[in-house]
Amino acid sequence: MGALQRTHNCGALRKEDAGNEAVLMGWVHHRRDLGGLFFIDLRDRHGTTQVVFRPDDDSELHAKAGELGAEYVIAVRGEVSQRPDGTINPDLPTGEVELVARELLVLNASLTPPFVLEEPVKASDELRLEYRYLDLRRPHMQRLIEARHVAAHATRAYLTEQGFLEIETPLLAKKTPEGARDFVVPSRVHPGKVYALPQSPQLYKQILMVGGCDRYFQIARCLRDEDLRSDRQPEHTQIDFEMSFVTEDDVFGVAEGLMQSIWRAVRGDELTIPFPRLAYRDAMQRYGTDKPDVRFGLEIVDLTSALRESEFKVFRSVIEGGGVVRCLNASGCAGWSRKDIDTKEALAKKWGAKGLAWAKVDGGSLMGGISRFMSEGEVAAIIEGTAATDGDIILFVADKEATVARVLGNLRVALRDELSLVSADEFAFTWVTEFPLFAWNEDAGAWEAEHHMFSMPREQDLELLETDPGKVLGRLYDLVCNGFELASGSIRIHRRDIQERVMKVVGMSAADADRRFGFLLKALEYGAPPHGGLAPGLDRIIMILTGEAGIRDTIAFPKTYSGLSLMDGSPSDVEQEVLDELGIRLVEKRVPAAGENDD
RNA sequence: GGGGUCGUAGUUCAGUUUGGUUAGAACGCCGGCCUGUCACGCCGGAGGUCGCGAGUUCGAGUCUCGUCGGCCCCGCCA
Repeated sequence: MGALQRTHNCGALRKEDAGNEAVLMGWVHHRRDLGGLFFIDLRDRHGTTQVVFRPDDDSELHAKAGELGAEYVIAVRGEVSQRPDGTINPDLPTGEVELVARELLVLNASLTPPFVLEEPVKASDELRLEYRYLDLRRPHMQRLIEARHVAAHATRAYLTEQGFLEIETPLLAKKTPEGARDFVVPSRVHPGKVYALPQSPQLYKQILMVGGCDRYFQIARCLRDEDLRSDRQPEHTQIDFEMSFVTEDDVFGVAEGLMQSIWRAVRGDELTIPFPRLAYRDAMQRYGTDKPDVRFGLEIVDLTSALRESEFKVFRSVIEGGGVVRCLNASGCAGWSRKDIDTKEALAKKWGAKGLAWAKVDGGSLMGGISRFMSEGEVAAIIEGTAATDGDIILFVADKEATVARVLGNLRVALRDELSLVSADEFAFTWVTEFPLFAWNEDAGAWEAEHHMFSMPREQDLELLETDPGKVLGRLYDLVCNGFELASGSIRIHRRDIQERVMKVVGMSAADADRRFGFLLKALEYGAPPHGGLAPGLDRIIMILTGEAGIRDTIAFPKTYSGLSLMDGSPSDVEQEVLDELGIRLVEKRVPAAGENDD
């Protein structure tokens, strides 16, 4: 960098600095060559400052500036000068001043960038990921990176203040074949054996509690070898914390304070705490999902008992078959055309409904659609139940309860977007509690843990473990915000006998349990304290905080949908010597011949 | 594992429906002019294996099959 030493960053200079000398270093963002005057917008992660080269001051320097290309890294020594009247740029924090160049040093040239670093960026995701180092220079990306840092810092500060210890748990962990697929790491020293990269620090943090490390946290990478989505990456980061001698209220209190700290640090917003709580069964009934967006109403209304005797055969037969009839009141949408309604019905069918019944509200009664099948008493019940008024349209779905919930839940969110019912600056947190501990897996013909098998059943449900597992509610909770699951946690099982009973429900033999989780079961026998915790997803928190559509850009180096890293080309081929050392032999995947069943 | 969609200049796209002369635009890049611009402006120019491979056809960016890659959805994600 020659004899030059940076005095300010590119977002720092103000008119108070006028008259002083300054040295700036950064990237050539834009050039404007007016023939005589030559302007450069010099950019670093703090901002942009205009540098001006004047031929009258130094013609040699002016000529040298003309050689600069986009994204050259340069150092400029010059005089901070207030801009002449009428040339102030009000859109730039540094817009009242410019740096009049006296000395220019090219620290490194740059090839012409493959895409223009502009906002909003026009380049494809593919190109941006291949040249991630260029993409990261964009102010938008810098804001996301900074937001992530600020959130992480606020997390450490808050949890430390609350008496938590930051403890790292292993990345090379025991493979416990449950849940998602593991990323597997072969052991060289122990041929044929593998480590697994952790899907979460779950077991280690429980054992930390047994180890007396009350109040642990970790900003932990979690790895899952499953297919990707716009909000799913093979590695994601959780703010994982666990506490001993606590109940749900203690965990909630810490989490609420944590969210408050993060929102305050990143956005300057003050979240209202405590967050409201909603039982799982109520969430499913009223919102059709266990991660409801409660920023708006449009709640699902159950009409099953009111329509039990309905003349409308579809409803009556569904109810007789044990199903339910529920509806949404699309307020003010009675103006929908037949085509509008058909569009909604097509959506409903896509989500599994057999149809979408409707009726418009007019003159205090129901009109059109299925209204002619409704008795006076039923009309009154529908209007009262939905609090409908003239100009509304009621949308009904009749089916098995799970189907109705899914369809109306999805429809509710679709209407939110179509009718612009929410604003981006609004954050509605909700605790969803009292989840069932087990779900019946139709295909496997077995009970499965709804969340994971280390969550404590409610005490009053313990006796149902062997008799009616489907009725057992767990001390499980999710933190939901704006329709996203932001965190998931539970009060854990701290007694071996209960843990073994739960494992038995999900079909795990004593021998299996011992082979996979013996170390945990053993630990539980040595004075494991009652404990519980939560794991908020950092990527999703940043996504919501910044209004991003997915988590990908909240991560500095993300993977594509197919799990590739386009910048460095991983995953990549492996040398034969490496395989030999690990005792691994690759086999060609067998390609089935034409007409042959691939099985 | 299944489905949808896209792939054309350095980039973002149009052109593909209905195969047919020399594949266009904008931005970027290069050259020229320009002393107050900040998406500078004006003039000119270069730049293409139409992802890749087969096939159909007198003829393929356009049709067919395969393949690779991006995005999105279902399954999956305790």
